[in-house]
Amino acid sequence: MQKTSSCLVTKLQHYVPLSETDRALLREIEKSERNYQAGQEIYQGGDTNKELFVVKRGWLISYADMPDGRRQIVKIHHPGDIVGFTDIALKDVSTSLCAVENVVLCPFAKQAMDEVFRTSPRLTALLMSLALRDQVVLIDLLRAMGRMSALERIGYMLLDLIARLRITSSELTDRFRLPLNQTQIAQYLGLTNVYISKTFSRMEVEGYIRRDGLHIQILREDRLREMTDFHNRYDDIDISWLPSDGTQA
Amino acid sequence: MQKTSSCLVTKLQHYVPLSETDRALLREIEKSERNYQAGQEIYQGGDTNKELFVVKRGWLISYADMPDGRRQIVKIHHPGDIVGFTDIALKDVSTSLCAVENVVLCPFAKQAMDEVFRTSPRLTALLMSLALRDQVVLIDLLRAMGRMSALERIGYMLLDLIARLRITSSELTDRFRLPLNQTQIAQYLGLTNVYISKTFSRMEVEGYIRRDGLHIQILREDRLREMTDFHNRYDDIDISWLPSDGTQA
DNA sequence: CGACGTTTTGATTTGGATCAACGCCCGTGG
DNA sequence: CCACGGGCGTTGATCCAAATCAAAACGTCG
Repeated sequence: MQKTSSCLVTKLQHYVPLSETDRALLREIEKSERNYQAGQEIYQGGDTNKELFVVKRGWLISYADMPDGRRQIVKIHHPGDIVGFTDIALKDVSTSLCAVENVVLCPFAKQAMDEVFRTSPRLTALLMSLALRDQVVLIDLLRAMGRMSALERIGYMLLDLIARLRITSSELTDRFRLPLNQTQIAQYLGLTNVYISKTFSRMEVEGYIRRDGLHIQILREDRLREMTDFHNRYDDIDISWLPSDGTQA
Repeated sequence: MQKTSSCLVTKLQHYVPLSETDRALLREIEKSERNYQAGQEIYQGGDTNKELFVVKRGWLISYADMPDGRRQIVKIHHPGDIVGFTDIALKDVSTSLCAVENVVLCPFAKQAMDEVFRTSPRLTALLMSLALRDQVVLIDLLRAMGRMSALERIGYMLLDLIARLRITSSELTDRFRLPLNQTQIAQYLGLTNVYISKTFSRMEVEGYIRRDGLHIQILREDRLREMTDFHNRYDDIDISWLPSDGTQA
């Protein structure tokens, strides 16, 4: 039985209906829960790779550090995300994972993924599509880092986050909670915390956004989309090539 | 019959032996060849996504442009690479593809990939592993762009390129041909052509590299590895989870 | 030889980094 | 109830790595 409906299932069904068999597989994966506190490091780059996680509640970040401490955050994880899929083909994980706030994760062994691979080609293909889609998102981020100004980068990040959040909560309009501090935002966008502060202020003055504690309201979304040439990669993925499923949803 | 041995097969067999069935599937994919001239654009971001390519000969680049012309090169393709796998789940391709020199490609329809998915779980899993590995490489590049100085970025690029080239040509030591011009290198590393020129000169003066026409020799590879905290993602991928194959190679 | 693409070199500018101080909020403990 | 201390965000002064601008020096290929 499912206590609260799973965000993973919600997220996947946003793209394609799932059969009862598939939902059962996912329930199995989300069976056990574990809590982590804000700021806690869950694993470190270089650790041997044995578990994956489904995010049940809270935000997390994955990052890669340089030996001298410079840090690049490479992914921001939300509820419903699968963490660690990228590293599935690696002996050791390539990034570290840290809870931004108090979080609930469902850990499961790499082997459990084998079960999915063996029994549901359709679910396999869907997960694979999403992994590849993640890669496209990473390419967008790369373009932002390589070619955009600080203001554009922040704008890009806000658009990306809100597009992702809208998938699971359809009531979300132009305001959302951003539990990252400015140092973390800087580590994500390749800037410094000081410059994030200055640019945020400027964006407020110029009417792009409004801030209120942890909340961000995007005022000129169209203008920001245009400035950053933003493409929403979350809305439409092509599932026409998915193997059809015997059972019906 | 195979005229020259396929670099795709060579590359894949670097990781795991392939059965005759799998090799037949790949031969099918590499059946037809098409030539493109240096500088020719093969497809553009936004085009509908219908073909994939195996690179037979020559280097290519994939890039994402901003509307005002700023360009970010996101991937450098070598012989043996599959181009377009990333976009397989997208209706439209997200990047443009351009031949850096005269190239030979083997185009094949997305549908041909379906055939692979249906008939060889092992080959499917291998291709998927490599796609995920690509994502890890992209994360490394992101870290370089976000947190490294110009000299470190160039060093990182050279290490990455040589590591990749060593997979297919084992006789390769510390010298290789780099057919990219400085403008392209700049577009790859998020810098300008002028600064690439200056930094290259400096690296030569300081004894990191030697240049000779299109050839680059890496003189202080260990030092560069250390500076950039370089990890070779091409040498070891974990194939222990691959489904076993009935037939033997 | 001329022409075009590329690299180089130098002068100048600038976006963002660095450094340092200050203020705010909140939790904790006396 | 207030003092404190630590984590964050803000603000201003200064600095610097890389961008920009512009011109010259290369090829190399007709």
